[in-house]
Amino acid sequence: MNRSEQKRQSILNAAKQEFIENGFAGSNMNTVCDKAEVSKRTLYRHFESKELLFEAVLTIEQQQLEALRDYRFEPKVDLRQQLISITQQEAQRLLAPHGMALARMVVMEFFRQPQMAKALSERLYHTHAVTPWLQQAIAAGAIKSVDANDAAEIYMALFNGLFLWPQILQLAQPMAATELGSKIEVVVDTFLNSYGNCESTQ
Amino acid sequence: MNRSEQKRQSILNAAKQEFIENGFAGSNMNTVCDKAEVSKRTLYRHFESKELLFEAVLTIEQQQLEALRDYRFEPKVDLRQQLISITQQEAQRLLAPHGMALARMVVMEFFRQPQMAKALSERLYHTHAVTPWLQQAIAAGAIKSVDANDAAEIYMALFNGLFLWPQILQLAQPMAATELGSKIEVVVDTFLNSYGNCESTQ
DNA sequence: CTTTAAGTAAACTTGAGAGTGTACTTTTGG
DNA sequence: CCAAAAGTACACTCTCAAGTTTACTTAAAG
Repeated sequence: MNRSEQKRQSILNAAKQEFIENGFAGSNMNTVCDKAEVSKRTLYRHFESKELLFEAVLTIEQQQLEALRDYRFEPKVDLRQQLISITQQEAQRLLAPHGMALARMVVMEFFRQPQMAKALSERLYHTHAVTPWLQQAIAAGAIKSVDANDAAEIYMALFNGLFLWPQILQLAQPMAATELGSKIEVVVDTFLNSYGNCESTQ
Repeated sequence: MNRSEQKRQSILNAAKQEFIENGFAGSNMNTVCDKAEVSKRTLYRHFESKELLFEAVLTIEQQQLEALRDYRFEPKVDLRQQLISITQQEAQRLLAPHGMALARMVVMEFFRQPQMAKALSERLYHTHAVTPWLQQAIAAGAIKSVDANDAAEIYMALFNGLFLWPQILQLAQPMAATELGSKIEVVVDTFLNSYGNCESTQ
């Protein structure tokens, strides 16, 4: 079953590109076929509908992202440094080649078909990957003893408010490296000013 | 020209309702005609296309909102109380009958036609109505002397992260009054912990 | 009272694009 | 080798909704 699998991959790649460029509604199945060098009938044998193809693309993307996010609290490392490092990684993920385009695509689908994209997108961009780290930090006494989910909500509000939304909505220019660095510090320091325990690191 | 104006209003009302319920793409011009009790030809005499009708609806909405937001810093009133009051007003605006639906509609349009909705939405939800207030508060020494726009960005990140996005994306249930109150305090306190001058109000 | 701008109803055109049917060829596993 | 599973080409159907045409009626200003 080798050729079949190749075709399937080819379709998924073409579809990903097409969806990123044009969103769900704007994407054209004929174009996907052409890009994938596959006949329409073949595409529809692998994926029964545009909807299912889209879900398949998102699912794969989600799994790839998931594998990269596993933050562990290190009691011996400076708290602020750890959170800066996490924030840097998250920011890089977002600013990576297709990171923002993908994020935009996913958010769009919320508006189109909430029930469909919901589970996927929650995991993609709304699972608070920092939550486990925060739980450990709270247990270790490095972060004030609040609910880790509440703290994560604040951290994500700051992060998304400075990195995700301005870029997704294209209200802001692509960020320069120095600007990125200073915004990361703002996010981390604003968060730690309210939730950090005793370490004034400003 | 009285009947004509009545028809126009009727069309705008029907369109607003339709757009709120179904978004731009999902809205049907025939349905708008029916709701407005107007013939299709009449609708198209008033608004040359769906696009122009949509813009007209948004423009009117924007003008109505604009009139309500004019926050002034009062040196004699407690800083935290002022910011809580502002935050309450903004939250109420968002949670008002059609506030969220409208916000969703506007955000959607960013994805469809950035250049069109950009100016409108910036003013609707991304003009930082708090910026003038912050400028005055900084001048009065109540807020640390940072750039008012930077501070506004943080405040809005917190506000939108807790109120706008979870609701728009329908990740959260509609909020209970007590929850609303405590979230308002979280926003304000997190902000003031980093930007307030000397008034520890926790 | 009549002209003209506005409104009505309903059938119609149009375009786009998702998905299918059909007749054919290629791959591949037993 | 040879069935059957997979792929190809492409013309076709179906649907949906934006916008138009047509033949007509109504409102109102000079």
